[in-house]
Amino acid sequence: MALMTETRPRNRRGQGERLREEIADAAQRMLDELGDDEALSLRAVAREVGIAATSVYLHFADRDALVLAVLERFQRQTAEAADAAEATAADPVGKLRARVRRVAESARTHAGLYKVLHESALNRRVDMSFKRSIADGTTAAVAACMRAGAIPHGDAEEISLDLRAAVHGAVSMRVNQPEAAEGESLDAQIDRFLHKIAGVPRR
Amino acid sequence: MALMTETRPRNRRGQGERLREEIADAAQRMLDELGDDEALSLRAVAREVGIAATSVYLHFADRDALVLAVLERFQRQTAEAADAAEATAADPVGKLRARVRRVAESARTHAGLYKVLHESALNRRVDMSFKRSIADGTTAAVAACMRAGAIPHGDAEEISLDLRAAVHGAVSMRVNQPEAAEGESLDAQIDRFLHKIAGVPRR
DNA sequence: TGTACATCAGTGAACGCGCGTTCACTGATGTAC
DNA sequence: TGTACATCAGTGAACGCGCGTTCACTGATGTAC
Repeated sequence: MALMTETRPRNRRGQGERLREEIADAAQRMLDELGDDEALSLRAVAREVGIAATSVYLHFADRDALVLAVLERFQRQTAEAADAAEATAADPVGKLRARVRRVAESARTHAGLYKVLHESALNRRVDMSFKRSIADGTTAAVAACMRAGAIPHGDAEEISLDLRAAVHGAVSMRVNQPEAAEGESLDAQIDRFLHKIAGVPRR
Repeated sequence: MALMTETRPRNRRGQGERLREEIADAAQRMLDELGDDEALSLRAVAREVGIAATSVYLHFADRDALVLAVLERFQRQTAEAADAAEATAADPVGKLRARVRRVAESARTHAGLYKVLHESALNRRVDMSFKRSIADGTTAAVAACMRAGAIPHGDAEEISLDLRAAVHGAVSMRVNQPEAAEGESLDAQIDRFLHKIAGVPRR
């Protein structure tokens, strides 16, 4: 990393909120790389942005608040991507598949953020109920398939839970110990889960 | 925690290895509680045991070596428990179910160790191939069911991978965000996976 | 039986480090009169 | 058009902390002669 000799221009009056975004951007990149919220230091984020460590406090109450803001952003981005993916498919089964695949892809592309969001000690410490929306989206997509008669009727909540657990496990294995599932396509595994757990017909 | 005023008696000549066990025991308990290898400090372990921090170096090269020794022990204990559970069942399906349930139970009972073993950054850094034995045990149990004609023939490796991914996901969800699967029985979910993924007949 | 000595099982002080957070501050810029 | 002043967007020094690791050491105990 280069020495921080360059002086960062101070934001104009009224533009102070821009720094907030810069800090969050840097923190998100670093958290994704680290995959561990404890390992992210406020001072390192400040160094990356090129500001004094204390300046972070202008926008975030403490380190936890910064991490939480980043996770909420990532969660929102993933949820939006899932909605967008769902919209490109025509039938309910296609929508369900597109949604599940898209969420899994987001997890693999941003393995570190995924880990912090779902596997970090933050889950014990702070409220992360904003995570619900993705689960709800999957449940709704499963229910829609049932309504359309595309998959057997059943308990949509239960099917959704099983499906999410299975996909989460598949993603987690690849994220944490890539050698354990080497050469196995994630999309193919997801398709098997959709077939066996939800009753989606084989393609 | 009480002040460490009591003087721990030094081991007799030739019994120096006892301290190694004491250190590993304390580290295992603490790691299980913390669920994060980075959070375990060598100095805290020494405090818990009642020795000088430097004494840990008599038995472990560094912090990583200590953590790794603990994980290998936990892994061995789990594998042995799985074998023992399997031995109590008579038929191949009972053996498979007993094995999978026992591994999941070990994970829930020792959530912290499970997290460190499967979800920590150590996986990127050091060789933890000793984890293979549990996966191999499951695959063997699936293959045995197929040979006995108790479940449909198929790719035992693939079925085992899917089953392990799904169970890992179910355990991980409960360990990391208990509220997400509240009230749902893990054993019941495992039974559903055995049925839907491996083709085990409903009980 | 006595004693010198090697070995074993630890200890305690010290190192340099990066961390989160608090505090009093600075200097540019917009605005009211 | 000029100027006093409030506000905004940050800064820099300092705090106390716990950490991993190194180093030279100590004191009890078993053993060879």
